[in-house]
Amino acid sequence: MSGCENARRRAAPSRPRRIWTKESGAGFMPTEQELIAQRYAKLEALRQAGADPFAIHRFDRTHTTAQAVAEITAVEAQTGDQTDWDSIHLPARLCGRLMAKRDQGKAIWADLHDGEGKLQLWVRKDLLGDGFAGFQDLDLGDIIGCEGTLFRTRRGEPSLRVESFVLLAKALRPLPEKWHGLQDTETRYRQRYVDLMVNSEVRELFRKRSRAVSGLRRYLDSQGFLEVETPIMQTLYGGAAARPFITHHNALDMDLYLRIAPELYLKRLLVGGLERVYEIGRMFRNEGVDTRHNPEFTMVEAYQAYTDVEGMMRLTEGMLCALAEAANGSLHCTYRGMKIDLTPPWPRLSLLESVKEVTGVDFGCLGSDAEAQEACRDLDLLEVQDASLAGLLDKAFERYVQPRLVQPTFVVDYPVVISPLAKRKAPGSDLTARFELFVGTEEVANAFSELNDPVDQRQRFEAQVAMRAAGDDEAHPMDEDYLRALEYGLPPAGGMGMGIDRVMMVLCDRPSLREVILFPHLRPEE
RNA sequence: GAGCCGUUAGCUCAGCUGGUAGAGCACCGGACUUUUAAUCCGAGGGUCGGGGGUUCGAAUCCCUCACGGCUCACCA
Repeated sequence: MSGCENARRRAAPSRPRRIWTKESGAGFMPTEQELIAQRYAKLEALRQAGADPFAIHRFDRTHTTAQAVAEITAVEAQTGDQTDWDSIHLPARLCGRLMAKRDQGKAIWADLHDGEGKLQLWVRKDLLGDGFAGFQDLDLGDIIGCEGTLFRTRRGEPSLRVESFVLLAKALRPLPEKWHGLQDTETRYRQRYVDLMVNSEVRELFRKRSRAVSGLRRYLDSQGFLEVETPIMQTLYGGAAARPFITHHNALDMDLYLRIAPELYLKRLLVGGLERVYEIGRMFRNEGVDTRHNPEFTMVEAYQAYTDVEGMMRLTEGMLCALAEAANGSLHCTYRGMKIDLTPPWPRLSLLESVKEVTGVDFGCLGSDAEAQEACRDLDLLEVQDASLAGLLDKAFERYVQPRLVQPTFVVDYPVVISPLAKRKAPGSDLTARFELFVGTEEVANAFSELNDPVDQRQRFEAQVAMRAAGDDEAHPMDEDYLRALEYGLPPAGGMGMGIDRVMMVLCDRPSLREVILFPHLRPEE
């Protein structure tokens, strides 16, 4: 079956349809199906002529567009102001996507885009001869390879004088408009390939993200950390307060959980003697989707033996600075109009003190949920569903303190009840040696001195199990193997986790997590 | 899960108190060998997100469903 027939079948029109031909002539205004059919017709003609683009396996280029521009500039640096391009022969073979065509009859100016940039093509009938008509038949979006000589035009545009070209892949669908590009948010996320194709700033953003993660790896490696991989499918989940996704293993006939955090596995590695480990990977949490939450997201977690939450502060500073330097080449950035300076060291702020300062409510003096509800009566926390002491504290902080945390700030002294894996500040204390990092009002990291007392840890798990029985489906399940590992001896250690997507949102000044995730989760079409 | 907003040509968008659909780009025909949002001449496309209702008449008003966006809830 030819592609052309395929396209027509998909069109499935309910009325007689016009089929494009060369003879359709003036007045032919195509619908999308007809635009596609036109291109299939061109493809079919090429196949008939023995020039099937999809039969080609490779194209050996000599230059990317960036290299071509660099070479032109280098020659000019040698020849001075009056570079005579007629007497210079700079052969080059380039390939990429045809993104613009300016037809002048016997010559065509065109723009060739590749992974690094673009180069203008000058296509002349007297140089191509019979091949010129073939170039005229190309559509925007077609992927081509070109051979010719490099030069710069009178207007100063680096260009390739094309001597021959070959179609390497036919674009069978029309591209979005050249000037406004693709704006529709939904289409941008659903068809990210089109978004990347036409919106250069989107390409740059994801390059930045890639550079940032590389920079983070380099930093952690340089600090003596070992990158490891732990199970994504787990028989028991833990390490965070969240509901998991459940999947099923057929051969073993058992349900498995997609991890909500790698924490408990990474600390098992500390028990085993790997003293500095980290993992960068995808986490899965079965919860709502909004501008700050995607069901799958990327997190880095790092664990270091023989240090504590203080050590994690220094490590976190180093990690975020490495990310920022790699992404932006700077420790300064702007997020939602806020100017942020990431230069360490960063200040600390007590959770309880900060809430007390802003709201006047001293949660440290409150003993019960009822007392907390009474104390919060004048605060704007009416819709909060979890009206427990911890829930109200959390919400009061989020609503009154967090919006003020523009510059990087370590919020410290989290209560034990919401920190089941963190070490107490001192024996018997209700506070833990923990911090959460806020930058640009966003929470981006969480860290603490790791609880290594198996007896205390068992009691904490039991408390979680009780909360679970009381209806909290985000509380930890009991993990006997983890407790067994602690019984072998976990050295005192610090551990931290940082949301890479959140960090990129801040570093790239994007209004939504979806903007920094290549394929954010969306409901299916139709 | 709730509230508000949105969905019109392939893309970007107009379309007023209801009178039967518009532009730019893209596409098609023609001219043009230094253009770069090329230009000029010509041609003129649509299930107005889907379904239902009100009306002589609906892109427009009402109901409903789908998808998206924002806010809240949930959540780190």
